[in-house]
Amino acid sequence: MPELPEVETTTCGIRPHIAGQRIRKVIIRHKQLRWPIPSDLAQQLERRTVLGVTRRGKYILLLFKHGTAILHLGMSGHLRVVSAETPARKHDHVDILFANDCLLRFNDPRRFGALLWTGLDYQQHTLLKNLGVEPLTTAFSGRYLFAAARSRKVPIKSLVMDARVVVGVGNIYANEALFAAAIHPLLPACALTLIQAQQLVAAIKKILRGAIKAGGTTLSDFLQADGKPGYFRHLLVVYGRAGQPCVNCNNFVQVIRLAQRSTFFCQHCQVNL
DNA sequence: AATCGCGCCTGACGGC
DNA sequence: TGCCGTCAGGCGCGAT
Repeated sequence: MPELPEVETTTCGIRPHIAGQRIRKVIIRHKQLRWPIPSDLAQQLERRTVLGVTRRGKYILLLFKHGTAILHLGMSGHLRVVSAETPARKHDHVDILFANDCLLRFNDPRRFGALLWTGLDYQQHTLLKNLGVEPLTTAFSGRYLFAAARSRKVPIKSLVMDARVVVGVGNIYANEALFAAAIHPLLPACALTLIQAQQLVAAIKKILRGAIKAGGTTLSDFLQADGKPGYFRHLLVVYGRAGQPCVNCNNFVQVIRLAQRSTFFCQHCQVNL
């Protein structure tokens, strides 16, 4: 999916168009996403006003007086704001039409995304209540990561991709951050030193901020709310570069499989195993 | 409690 | 040209 920078880019991109706007109509063309879209969703949303648009981890939240719509982009989803008369294309599963003639359109070819509703405090929702800290807050510190890692034997890459520890770090940015911090992805989490934890946290923050600034990373499907791709792809230094020279030392970038995910690193620069 | 691997989907690509 | 296997930004779930 879209990792945190793509979700943040989308959240900020749609907010000015829909916050404070009243929903006129909800069209659901394909309700079978990762979970079925609740049958009463259109009824919950129509004639209601969006009070705010926010994000928790990779979940986009549309806030209403009487509840919250919870949207996840999955692996291949994107949200766009288009004009009301724009014809629907393939994989345009949901349209939310606003009184100001803005159309919020959810497209997701692989349908790993989700659109759910909760009438309660969204923070208590099953999908959100066990999420870890936000990576761009002061709560995500070297000491925090060090403490979370001490009791864990999983590779450090798996730990930083564990949403119960820190949200939003997906495969691309985990690879990039570990390279930037010169830490081998297979290093057991419990072997991480405090200094390394501090370096890794700093690298994650720097990379996520840089990716948000660039509008995210587009490999194939992701688009910003205005339809433009993200440009961070050009700034990736290890992800997808197997066999190419390391930007640091010119040795070849390696690729291995770790937890079914492609894992890129430089054997020379990330030696601390 | 922690860890592992599966599967939900479509589509792009490479080898034969 | 087409068929087949593999891979792709995520993540909850059941088995161990």
